Formats: sequence, structure tokens, C-alpha cells
Amino acid sequence: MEKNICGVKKALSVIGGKWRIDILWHLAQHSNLRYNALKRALVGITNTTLNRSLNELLAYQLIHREQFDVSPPHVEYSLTAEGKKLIPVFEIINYLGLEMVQKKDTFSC
Amino acid sequence: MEKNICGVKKALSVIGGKWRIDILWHLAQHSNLRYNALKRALVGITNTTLNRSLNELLAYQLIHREQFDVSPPHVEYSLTAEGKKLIPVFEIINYLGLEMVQKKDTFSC
DNA sequence: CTGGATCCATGCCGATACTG
DNA sequence: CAGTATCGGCATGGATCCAG
Repeated sequence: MEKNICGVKKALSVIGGKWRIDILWHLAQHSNLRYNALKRALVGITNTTLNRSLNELLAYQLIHREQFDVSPPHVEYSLTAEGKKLIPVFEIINYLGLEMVQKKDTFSC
Repeated sequence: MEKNICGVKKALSVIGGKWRIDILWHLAQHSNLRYNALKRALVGITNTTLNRSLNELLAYQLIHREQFDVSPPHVEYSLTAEGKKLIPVFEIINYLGLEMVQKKDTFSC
């Protein structure tokens, strides 16, 4: 009866980018992070890309943005409940990915 | 202690393309398919893209290619054992994806 | 029927510079 | 500190033609 996998495509449209998984993962590890902490963690990312990614994830309500107007002002990002649901899935995919490429490889991280 | 998610990136490098998920999914539904059957199922795909995707999946040993030199000759593709391991994962991601985007959306399939 | 080769199009990502 | 704007490159996907 041919189920479709529309959901997979949706999911990939959210987590399929180059950095989004990394962002979600770091947030999962640290519960909340400031903008610059994220930027430091994601070695090589630029402001443009980090902001773009954060906005996309915000739009999908996977992360939460909280602004502190104290001095000096800062912003903290954290996973929403929706975002946290992703963690076990990442772990499955991770295991799978490690298995997939273990024999043949030129793939380096 | 900061586990990394190298496996997720590997996995995405395999299933992250525009059509690869579709191909795997159709193979999962039909157990084996000929080249043209796949092409018919994947509405809109071109030869170039289909071949490129098939070759990539072959390289990762997720699908199997069997050639029949009868007349007219044809080729059949099927999932390998490795490829079949992906099916339950797709279902998880699918469920997840459907949930993620159910409230807000402009996303159409 | 199957699929390689070549060229073209598009979209994601990044560098740089600038703002509240 | 936390972004935005603009511009450009590069990777990936597609169209078309051709071959075993």
C-alpha cells in the first residue's frame, strides 16, 4: 500500500544542513549556550551561517532563544521539548552511521 | 565528556541527497526493482541523477545490483542486508518529521 | 533497456564589512 | 555581545545527447 516517507523529507529539510546537527548536538550536551559559546564550539562556522541556522531552528521551534538585557547583554539558546525529542534519534543515526562506513573508508571527521 | 556525532554526519552524507531516501524506500517496499521501474516510481528524476544516486548507494553497499543478460537484458536493484537495517530508522525519522512540522506549515509533499 | 558524458542551473554556504 | 547585509563560490542536481 506504499506508505510514503514525506516525514523523512521534512526531517531532512530541518536537520539536513551542514551545521544544524552540530548545533543541536552541542545544545543537547550543554543545556544552554550563549551565542559566542556556540560559535567557539562550532569551529569554522561564520556569523552568517550560525545565524541563519539558528533562525531556521527557531522557526521550527526546536530551540529556544532567551535574551538577557543586563549589562553586558547576552542571549542564551537551549533546546525546546521538541528539540530534546531528537536526541535519541540522533544516537540511533549515529550508531548506524558509524556502522555503515566502518569497512570502506576515506571518510574522515 | 562530549561525545561526537561523527556517525550522524556519515549517515547524512549517505542519505542526505535529494533522491537517495526515495530510492531506498521504494526498494524497501518492493524488494527488487528494475531500472525503469525505479525511474517510473521516482517521478521527475532524470537518468543522470538516478544513476549517480544508484552508484553512490552501491558504493556504500546499501543496495545490490544484479544484471540479467537475457534478451531483452535488464538489471534489478535490491537492498542489501545493510540497506535493510535502515528501514526501521527511516520509520522513526518519518514519524519525527511528521510530528515536527504538523503545526506550522507551508511544507507540502 | 541501461546508463555514461557533458554542460548548465540553482541553492547552500562562507567572507567581509557593518550595526544596535 | 549579538547580530545583519551584500556579494560570490562551489557543490549538487538536472537536461540533453549519445553508447553498449
